[in-house]
Amino acid sequence: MAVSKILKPTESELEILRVLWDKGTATVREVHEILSEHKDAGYTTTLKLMQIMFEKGIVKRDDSNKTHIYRANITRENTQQQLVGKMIHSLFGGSSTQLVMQALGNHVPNKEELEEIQKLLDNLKKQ
Amino acid sequence: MAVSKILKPTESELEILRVLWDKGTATVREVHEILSEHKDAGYTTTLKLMQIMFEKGIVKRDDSNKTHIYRANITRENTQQQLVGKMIHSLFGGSSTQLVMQALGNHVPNKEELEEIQKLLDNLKKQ
DNA sequence: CCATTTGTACGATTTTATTCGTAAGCAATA
DNA sequence: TATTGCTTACGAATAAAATCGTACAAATGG
Repeated sequence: MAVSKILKPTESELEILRVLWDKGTATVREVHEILSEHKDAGYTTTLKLMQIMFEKGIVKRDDSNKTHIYRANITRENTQQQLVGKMIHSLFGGSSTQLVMQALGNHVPNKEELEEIQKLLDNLKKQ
Repeated sequence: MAVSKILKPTESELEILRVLWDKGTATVREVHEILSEHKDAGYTTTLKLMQIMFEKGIVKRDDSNKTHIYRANITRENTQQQLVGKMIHSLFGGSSTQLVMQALGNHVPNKEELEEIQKLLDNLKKQ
């Protein structure tokens, strides 16, 4: 089995991935439309980025038609896990608890969210 | 009052900051010794990085002696808050709860940690 | 007092990421 | 059919980050 190298998306690549994760599939134009609401870079910039991501294997594409259709080739969950893990290590001395405290202390969750966290916590306690 | 621009440390700068946060103060040599346990870059690379960080205002230094003594000029807490906030936004669609779930689900905390989190959670619930 | 070590300064190079300009193909349509 | 618009491809410019080599000053110690 081929060893899949760890693919750490750059900042810009992450922006594109977010769109792909949300929409499932998208063309360069669709991604670019959405990005350009908050960022200004030319169309070919987005195109080039997505081409590079394709070369890296971060995204797949269907190029059977003139307008190619892209989709993410790494999952949101995996990427989250990897980046969160990295942050825990590099910024919280390996303590996920510290990160949790920081995240919770910072932005106060609403009632439903608290319930959800409580449920998870209960599960963890049982083990 | 001078507006303090947001200082987002780079990856390498973060590594150096970690050492400074841990030790309080350190010379370039000390920082470099520690970094070189896990990374290999020359001494002057570390020096240059720390000089750049000084120019940016990320670190302070006492240069009254030949061997300069550095210390962080941004707090760990602030940096954590900023980077966690950014991650919540860019990777968890603004939901800190999602981040918490991810962090908790990933690495299982021990009993003491669970208690600590529970305590914080209880406090949040009361409000 | 001279050689060696240890330090800073700093320009230059290398590497990586981002941005853009231009060419060329294809399809719709005036 | 000629024009216009939308698409990909791709080289090149620019920007940002990281690395290193070299020069030179100060301290050390034989």
